[in-house]
Amino acid sequence: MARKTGSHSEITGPRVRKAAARLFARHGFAAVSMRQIAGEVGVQAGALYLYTPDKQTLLFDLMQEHMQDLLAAWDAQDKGQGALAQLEAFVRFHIRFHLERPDAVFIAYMELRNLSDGNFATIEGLRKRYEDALEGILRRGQQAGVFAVPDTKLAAMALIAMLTGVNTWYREGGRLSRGRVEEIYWDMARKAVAG
Amino acid sequence: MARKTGSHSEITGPRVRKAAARLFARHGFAAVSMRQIAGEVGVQAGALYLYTPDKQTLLFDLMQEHMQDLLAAWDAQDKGQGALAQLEAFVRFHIRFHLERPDAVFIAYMELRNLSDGNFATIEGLRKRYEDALEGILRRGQQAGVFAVPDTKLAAMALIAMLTGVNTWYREGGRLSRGRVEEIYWDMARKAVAG
DNA sequence: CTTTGAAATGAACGCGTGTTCAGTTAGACC
DNA sequence: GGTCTAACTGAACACGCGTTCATTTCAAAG
Repeated sequence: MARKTGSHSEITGPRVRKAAARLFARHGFAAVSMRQIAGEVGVQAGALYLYTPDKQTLLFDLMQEHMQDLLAAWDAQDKGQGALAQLEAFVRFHIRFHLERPDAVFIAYMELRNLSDGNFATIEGLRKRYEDALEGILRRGQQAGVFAVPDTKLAAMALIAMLTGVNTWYREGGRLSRGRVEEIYWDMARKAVAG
Repeated sequence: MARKTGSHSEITGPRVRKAAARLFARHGFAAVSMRQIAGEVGVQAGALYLYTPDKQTLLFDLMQEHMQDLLAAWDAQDKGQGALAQLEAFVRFHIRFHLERPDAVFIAYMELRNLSDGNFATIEGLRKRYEDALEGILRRGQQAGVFAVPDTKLAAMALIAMLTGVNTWYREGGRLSRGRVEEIYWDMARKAVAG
């Protein structure tokens, strides 16, 4: 069996990444075998090596793609004017973006220790750029007298941890809609840094 | 070699748990082998089975011990009177307790997916009791008009995520002392739920 | 000094791992 | 319709895994 209609590699490649993401998120990188991923895709394990040089790179590519998507989406986001409006934009954006891709988020936060040193540094660099975006908002708001935070770096870390925490408990079709969750978290975030 | 002086099992047992905790936190449960743990202790792999029936139970025992320590320590904590004082007690207690045992915290948060169904339910039950403790404080404060949170359950989850996040960036001997970190987070937590 | 038994060894078990590669298949092109 | 080659198979490789167990060691008890 090979090449049924159109190029297969353009179909199988994404399917491999999707299956790997699902399984890594569910069971953890180390607990998932290449044979399991191949099984999910409907292919033999050897075929995976047409789409990734090795298992470690497969993980790294998933994480890098996620972080780059995150930064690109934030760059493209309407942010409004003034520190308060920008903080609101960040809070709502963060929750929305992260709730839309729970698997990728889970992997990006949990599997850092399974990266080689060089790959780890790359991912951490991307993460830092995102944290810096929030810290910039807080710092400018602080200087403008809109916020009152003793330490903008800590405040940024605290807010991101709080917002990302939504992913640990939110379930589709649960008690609260995404919009309502956004409202409630924005209320808390705004007050937490308020002057 | 056996029984050099005094009972060895009273020494080796804790050493096994400590080594397992260190390695599980560092590399993840699935990525650590029984032979690695044994190597850390200075013993052959087979000897580990004098102290645990299997690898899964070793993980579960570490997590259960951690959660029970957490609940017992909170029960024993001086909490003061009034919702505001109790929230402050919770915030400071949570940060202090979690910063003192980063390995156990990491394991308890990251390795839930490696537990069997029954063991998972047990740990989740303990975790819920802790979350309920905070939610109770928030609910009573809300009723007393001290706090203004739209949803006490969400507020509890948000605060816990924010506080636990300290463990991801705090490093001993860094820019800020533990006491200063407590101050800053208490400031944000207080304002986040303020009326 | 002998006996006892807890503590630990070390070899073995069957099995799954990531990865490689010669060989097979079948759609697309001339 | 014959050729080409991307896509995939399936077997093999060396190795590490969790776990078991007969055997050995040696401090303590009698």
